[in-house]
Amino acid sequence: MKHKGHTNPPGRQKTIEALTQLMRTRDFHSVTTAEIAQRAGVTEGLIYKYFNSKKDLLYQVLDDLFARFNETVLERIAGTSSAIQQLDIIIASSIEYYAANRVFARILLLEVRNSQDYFASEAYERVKTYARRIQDIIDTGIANGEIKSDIDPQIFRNVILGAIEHACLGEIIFSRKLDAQVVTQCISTILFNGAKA
Amino acid sequence: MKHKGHTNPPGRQKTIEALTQLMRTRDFHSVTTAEIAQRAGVTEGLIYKYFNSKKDLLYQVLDDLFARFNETVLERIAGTSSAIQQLDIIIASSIEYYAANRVFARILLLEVRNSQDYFASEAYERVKTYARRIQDIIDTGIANGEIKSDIDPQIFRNVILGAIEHACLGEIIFSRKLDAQVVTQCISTILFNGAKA
DNA sequence: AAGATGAGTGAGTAATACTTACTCATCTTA
DNA sequence: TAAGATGAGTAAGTATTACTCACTCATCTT
Repeated sequence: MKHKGHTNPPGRQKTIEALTQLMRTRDFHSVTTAEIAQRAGVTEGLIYKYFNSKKDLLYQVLDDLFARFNETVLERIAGTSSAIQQLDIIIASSIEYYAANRVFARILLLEVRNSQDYFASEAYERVKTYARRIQDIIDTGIANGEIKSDIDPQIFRNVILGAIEHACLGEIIFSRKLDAQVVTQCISTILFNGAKA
Repeated sequence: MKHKGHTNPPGRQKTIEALTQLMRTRDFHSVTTAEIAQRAGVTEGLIYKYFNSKKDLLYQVLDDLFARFNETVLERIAGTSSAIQQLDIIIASSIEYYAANRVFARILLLEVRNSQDYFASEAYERVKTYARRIQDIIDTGIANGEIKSDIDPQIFRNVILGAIEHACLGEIIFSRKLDAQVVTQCISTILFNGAKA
């Protein structure tokens, strides 16, 4: 019988934990279901009681990790009312979070986007909600005159997210140290004040 | 016997063409080697004479496509000497090229980065050379006073590339129409003049 | 006591990336 | 011109791996 999702038995939790651990040093494709099961201390069959596929497991891992990320960011912007200050906090928080949680960053930026089923997953719904929230901040900023009115809010949101991602990408891929403060400062300057002298 | 790479027989070319065709509607993982062989009109065995693995085939497809992209961009910046104008052309060319060649965009942005061996491939070497060239332009721009001197050239390069990528990502993933001119204009404004009012 | 529900098992199977031993044709060179 | 090397292409494998299915065992419900 298939699992319905309204409980969280140890086998499910251990499986999620196992994949997360294995992906600290390996990419998703190279990790086998047999390894996941062994590391989790369960049988392969059980994995498929809780997850529809190996990919579905990955998406649920991301869902967990993104939920925590989202919470962290929301807490940090709660105090401020200025749109630009809020965006600044989002940039800083994202980079710090990527630097501290490499598995999260790799899954989100490198491992899921190649497959269409990701975009039908709950994890992606969460990401979309997060992105919408950023756009709301931009809308507010334009409305109250903080941000130029001729800028398209959706494109600006994508530029912010893309800038953050790509600025960390090399460090994430090659497991290099990432100086969050320097990168944050530089991105903020470019995006808000422009690079032109 | 293994192929050495100094010839380009029909079987090799047809294989590359077949994967390119198949990826117009499908993601890499869902395309099987059997399908590639069938579409190319060769046997599976032959594929492994010319390519070390299915992934290696993908990287060589990307190498071909990126070579053409690179040429297009270089031709278009050849006439101008201003750094900012050159960067502007790079932004516009990239977006136009992604819009017109979706398979190229999907491979480069979504399909290769999840695997470490990509970063040892010739395709990645090409991408690196291209990225270095962009950084050279930024260096020049800082040297002649066009670009703010307190901006880190490498981070600025990543911000430009990330902004371009993410601004097109939704359209690439969901095969939506992409208005290159509007997106280009908006990105340029943000990156060079800043979003702050 | 009977039955339902849900966690967990373990032995499968089908698919698929990759291998290997081979043929056939063309070119080289002694 | 015979001998041999080289390279394109084949066909029938194999090993791996994601996924399935029929089952047990324990706990809860009525």
